[in-house]
Amino acid sequence: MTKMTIKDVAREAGVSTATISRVLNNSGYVSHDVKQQVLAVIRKFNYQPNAIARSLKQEKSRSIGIVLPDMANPYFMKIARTIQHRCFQEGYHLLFIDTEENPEKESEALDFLTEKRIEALILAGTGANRDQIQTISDSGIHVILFDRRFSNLKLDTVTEDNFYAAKSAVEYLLEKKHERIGIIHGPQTISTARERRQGALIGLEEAGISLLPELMIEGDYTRESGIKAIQHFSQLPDRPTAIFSSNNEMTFGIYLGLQELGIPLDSVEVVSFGDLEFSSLFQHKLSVIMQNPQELGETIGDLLIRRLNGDDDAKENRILMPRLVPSR
Amino acid sequence: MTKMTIKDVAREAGVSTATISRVLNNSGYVSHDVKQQVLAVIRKFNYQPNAIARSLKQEKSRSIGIVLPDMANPYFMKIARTIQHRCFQEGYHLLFIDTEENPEKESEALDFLTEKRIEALILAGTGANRDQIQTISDSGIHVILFDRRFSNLKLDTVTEDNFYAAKSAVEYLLEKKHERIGIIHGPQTISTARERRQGALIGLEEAGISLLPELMIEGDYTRESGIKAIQHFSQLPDRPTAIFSSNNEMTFGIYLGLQELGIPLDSVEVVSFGDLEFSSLFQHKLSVIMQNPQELGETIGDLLIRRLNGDDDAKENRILMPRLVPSR
DNA sequence: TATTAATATGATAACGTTAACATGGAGAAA
DNA sequence: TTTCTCCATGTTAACGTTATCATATTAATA
Repeated sequence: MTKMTIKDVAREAGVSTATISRVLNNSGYVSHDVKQQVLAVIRKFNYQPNAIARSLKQEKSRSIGIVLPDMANPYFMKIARTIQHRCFQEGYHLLFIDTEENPEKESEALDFLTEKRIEALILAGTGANRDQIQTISDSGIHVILFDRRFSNLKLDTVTEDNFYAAKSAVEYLLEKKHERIGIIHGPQTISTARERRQGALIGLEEAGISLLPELMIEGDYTRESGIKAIQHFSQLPDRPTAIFSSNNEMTFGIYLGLQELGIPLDSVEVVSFGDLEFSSLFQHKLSVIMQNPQELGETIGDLLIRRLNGDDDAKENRILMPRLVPSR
Repeated sequence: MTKMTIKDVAREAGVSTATISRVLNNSGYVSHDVKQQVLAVIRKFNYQPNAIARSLKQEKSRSIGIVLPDMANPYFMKIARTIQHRCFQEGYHLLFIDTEENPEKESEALDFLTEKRIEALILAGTGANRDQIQTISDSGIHVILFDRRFSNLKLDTVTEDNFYAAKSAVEYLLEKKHERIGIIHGPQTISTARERRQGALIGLEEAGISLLPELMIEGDYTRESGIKAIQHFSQLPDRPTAIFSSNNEMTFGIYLGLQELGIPLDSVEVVSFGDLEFSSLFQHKLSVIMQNPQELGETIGDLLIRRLNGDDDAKENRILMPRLVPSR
């Protein structure tokens, strides 16, 4: 059952395709009677204009690419959801691609999307493909980086202040008289992970505490790396009494590791980036740095729509502030 | 900086657009030399064919709509992620729409997507818009319902066995000698919620236990409704010793409610549908019915690709089996 | 040698819209 | 009456591809 076209509607209504188009787009002049007649035909045959043809003619795809490292990560998806609502409202649709943190896949994804002639690209990148992304921006596609950014790249970015939040986290632990603070940070290819690590280090430094190498471990944002970190810490002659963890999956790993080792979960005080969905049910001393995906999404949405509507002002660099929620 | 077209490439390479097209699609005959020459020009100018024009000409959008009630729900997104990987691999892209469980928004979304000429629709529906969905299927768009289904609709569906899982959950509690079992189920417009409720009831019935009305409460899959349910149960002269909860958010609410009321979390045994991300850290008696989003996604992906490749066999009805993970 | 088949290319007409231009009538202003 | 707008419509050429058809060259076969 092949779809009806504007020509079929025109024939049925006894007018030209131009008139149908005018009715569809509320443009130009159409007499009341003809308009009603056309609308009747459209309803009768349930005609739907072909958005692809329209896109081709208008040279506007009304589509937006969104590329992120993990589509099942609630943090990213809360951001994406907010953006999606906004875009749908404005008549745009989103093409999602999950890169699984894989730079090659990301690069392929970008090619794929530019072939689809996306009008904007919203990206939480792997950290690679710098040039490709700059080229996309130069070619006139609006690019908004979120969560993660590139230094020295003239692009709109919307991020959270990872440095400051991490620094505060460490200061919070210091205030609580912890002196041996373990740090488990993320892959240093990712800008957020770098900033968090840096914030934690500066926090210690400003307090006059020199970091011991054995107290700092690099993980890869997975549970397993959290488990490994805690195994390492537990073997030290002088264990840390507190841990700063750069992401929630690793924090989960920390607790799993403690459980495995038979160490009480509240024997160590933890501050972690990222919401742990059900953490308020935990019995132990966990503070979290609550990020704000909703606000991030709204900020991106606003900026995006502005750009799509032709705002050509200087690139913007929005930085939102996460907040620390202390353990009860 | 406007994009290069196939004509520009043809001019640069000194051949016709037809030849460029043949090179791009590896179709027809092209001599080795000309092919190399064309590829050189393509690389030199970084030419990318316009997928919109191609879609129009071929009458194939290569796009697939996916509509679900909550884009931040990890269950749905694990399914969606798996589908996305598969689609990307096959050269299709996904248009996501989040309906927020709102039937009108769903209906709009469906119109929006059919205008975009999606080749397939993957839907976890609100339960409304029956006719519209059937019409879409009749018009030749492949429709796959997942998680939730319609009865008496000839459509492909991929779901989990909610009835059986709920029944087993209740049987599990009965085995543990619970006799007063509270039930908190979801909105009865949603097929899964109906099936879960029904399964629980039959479980009780087969054990010869007559359900007391005050032990059954309808929630709306939110935390708040879990809290309300526990407030209600706690006021009963004879409190339930166990609870069957139809979804994880409500289960979370149950525990929040207990906490608020100062009742120990392990004073009641709970079986809940849906993974609670960090539940293995809980100290209390919670069993979960683990669903299998990954497998669901793969099943949908396979079916989808088969349909897109022209498999026109009878509609299928795949039902996967969740498994009960007892509390430790 | 003549015929056929395989290879290599080009010209062109779609695909379904919409924007630009053209046309014509009705009423208002000169 | 003539001229000028405002309406209301139609005609047509794009938008960037690809599929079909036509044509030309070369190689293989009879």
